[in-house]
Amino acid sequence: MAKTKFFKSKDKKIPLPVFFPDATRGVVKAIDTSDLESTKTPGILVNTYHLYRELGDEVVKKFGGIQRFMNWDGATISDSGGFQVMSIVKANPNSGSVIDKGVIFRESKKRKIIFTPEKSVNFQMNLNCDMVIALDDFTDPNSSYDEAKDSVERTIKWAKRSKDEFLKVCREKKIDKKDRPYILGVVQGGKYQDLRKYCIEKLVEIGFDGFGYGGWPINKQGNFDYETAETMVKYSPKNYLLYGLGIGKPEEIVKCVKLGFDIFDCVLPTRDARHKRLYVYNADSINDIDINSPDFYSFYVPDKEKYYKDDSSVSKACDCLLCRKYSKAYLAHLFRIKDFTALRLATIHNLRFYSILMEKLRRK
RNA sequence: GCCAAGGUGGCUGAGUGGACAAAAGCAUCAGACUGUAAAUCUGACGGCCGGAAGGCCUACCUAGGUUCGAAUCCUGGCCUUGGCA
Repeated sequence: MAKTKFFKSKDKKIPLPVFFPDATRGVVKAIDTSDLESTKTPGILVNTYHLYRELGDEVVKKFGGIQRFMNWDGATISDSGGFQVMSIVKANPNSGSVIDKGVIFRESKKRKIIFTPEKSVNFQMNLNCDMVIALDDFTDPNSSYDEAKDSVERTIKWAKRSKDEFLKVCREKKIDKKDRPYILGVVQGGKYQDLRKYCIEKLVEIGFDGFGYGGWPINKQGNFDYETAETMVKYSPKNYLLYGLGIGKPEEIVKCVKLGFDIFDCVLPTRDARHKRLYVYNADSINDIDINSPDFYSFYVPDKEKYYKDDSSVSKACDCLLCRKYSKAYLAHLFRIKDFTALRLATIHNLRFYSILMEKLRRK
């Protein structure tokens, strides 16, 4: 029986699955929200840690949340800052540390930020997004079993504190049950499937609206860890939203949707766009796209000598601003002269690629 | 015509007797990028052989010369730019 899940965003119901690009600092890099709308992107992910540092509570409160601040009509999810535990603290021990109380980000010798689960939830509630994510302790992909177990235990404790804080804020703000944002628990445990299962069970006891596939989904060989994705689906309650945090490549999203995942975010389409890698369907029209074929897309790198004079469009199976209006030659030129417009057009294109992908996945 | 400066790898441009197949930047080519410390990073970039260490060949306008050894010093030629006539 097909699931009839949707993503509730204020008064809207967005059909699943969805892909939300990352607007980490309150902007999808290189484009504004009008551009974003034009890509038919239904929502975005903003980041609690970065916005806490760089924007601050006061401004967020004044605007009543990030959505109004950005003047964005679509859905929003706020990430907890859990990823920064890995990307900043664990990648460079001088930049901070993880303790039971929370994460210490050492900004400089004089200044440090202590990020607790409570603080993360609190700030997220002020960001006023459609989904709050509990702060988690990222399992390092190279962790031993014991290290992974520690991160799972801490993730569970933090999840409980996050949930408690969430309920507390909801009570204080008198947010009606049906108007509450979703709260997502994050499942850690690395490659150890029994730890994943254990983590899920403990998080279910606490109670969430959905689970995030946390950690690094890529193994040492560079292959996607579908085994963990399957474990997530297998042990999660059926009514839970399943969110592939930071996932992923188009083919990975296709497979995860088939397994049962509903929500995705990833920097790949936007970062790749800025790094001159465009996603192009191997098809002559949007209708002809076959996402079940093994090579349904390829990469187009615009900044190549062979394209300097190419008057064709980047993709026939795309209706984005770039593909409708401009040639390969023009885009190559914009990249060569380092004009910002190149990044904008490429980002718009890649986001439309992803939104088409999700449209195709919804249809099946 | 005279005076001055100069001609270096696709381009800009260091190097002024051996550590030079020649810095650096650009361009080009290849690779990476997965809850964004990323409009970023890595590698190749005269030819041939080798997996590599390394080896061989051809190279700093051109023709000679000095020297054990020259992109670097000397002489002639060609060319470029600036100043003066």
